[in-house]
Amino acid sequence: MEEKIDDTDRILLRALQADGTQSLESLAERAGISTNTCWRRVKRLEESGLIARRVALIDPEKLGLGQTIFVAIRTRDHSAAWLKRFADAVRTIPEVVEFYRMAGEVDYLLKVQARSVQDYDRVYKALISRVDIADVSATFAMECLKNTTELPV
Amino acid sequence: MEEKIDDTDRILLRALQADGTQSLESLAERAGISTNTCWRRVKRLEESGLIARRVALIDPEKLGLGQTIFVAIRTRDHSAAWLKRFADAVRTIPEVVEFYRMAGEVDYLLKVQARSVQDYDRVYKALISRVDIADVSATFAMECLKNTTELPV
DNA sequence: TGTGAAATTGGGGCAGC
DNA sequence: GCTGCCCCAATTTCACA
Repeated sequence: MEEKIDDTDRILLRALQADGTQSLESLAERAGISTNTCWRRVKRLEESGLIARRVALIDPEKLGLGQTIFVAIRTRDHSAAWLKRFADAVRTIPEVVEFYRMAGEVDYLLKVQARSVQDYDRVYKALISRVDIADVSATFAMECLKNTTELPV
Repeated sequence: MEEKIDDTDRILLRALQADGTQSLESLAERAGISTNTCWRRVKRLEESGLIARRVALIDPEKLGLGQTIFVAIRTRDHSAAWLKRFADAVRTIPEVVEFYRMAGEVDYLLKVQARSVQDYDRVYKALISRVDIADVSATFAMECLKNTTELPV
């Protein structure tokens, strides 16, 4: 369900995904509208769900979770029941920050944030202990070159 | 560079990455400290960079960027100069939201948000027009089962 | 849409443990 | 050092024109 948004909304969205702490006043100024109109627009964007949430982003390095791992999973069982069990199990592992069902060779792709390569073993065990998987293969990131939550609007 | 954080900081971090709009008062109440102490702690977390930023998260679906693509890139050239050119070029493509140098078979992994499978072609062309790459292979996500910015603290 | 008033929040001084 | 209390200014929220 896409919403109809105009150029002013785009300005607001761009500004807010770059910095969510800006005051309504400075936002309004950027967009060339009054504070009040700005408030109403932002509220509408929030209510429509276009702005999904306002959050603080934590630096994974500084938290000691600097190791990013991509985990490719293959499965034999493709039933709906298995998928549900599997999805629920994986979703509850907090180190799994992204989780997709894929087209092609790999059935599922996970992005995991762990303390280290060794620490990933803990997450791996949590994974295979919860559900029966055919094939798991992990690839480790050596360096993060870009990681943004800003979408092109 | 990991910072030393205590249980109170953990409470604040958990709360703020779940919802960055909470007032200092409600935060303080959660953490069992005074508003002012809370303000000082949050400020410290921001200054140390542990809280990297406060942002609005936009729903990619509602923006019409619902197609997630993972792009695996192999290269022949592994020189530092080539890497710099390559990294700078890729970073400036706004549809590329994540970008890692990897260990193993694949040299680089990109996560791209596009309008559709067809629309990815536009990003692909932008990619290969900017820099010489040995091998590019894209995998398309069919379904997003989890995507969070919340790290386990 | 805009004006303006009411309520909430942020920022900081100061004293005490 | 870190914490709590209180005050003032800024901001947000919402009435009504």
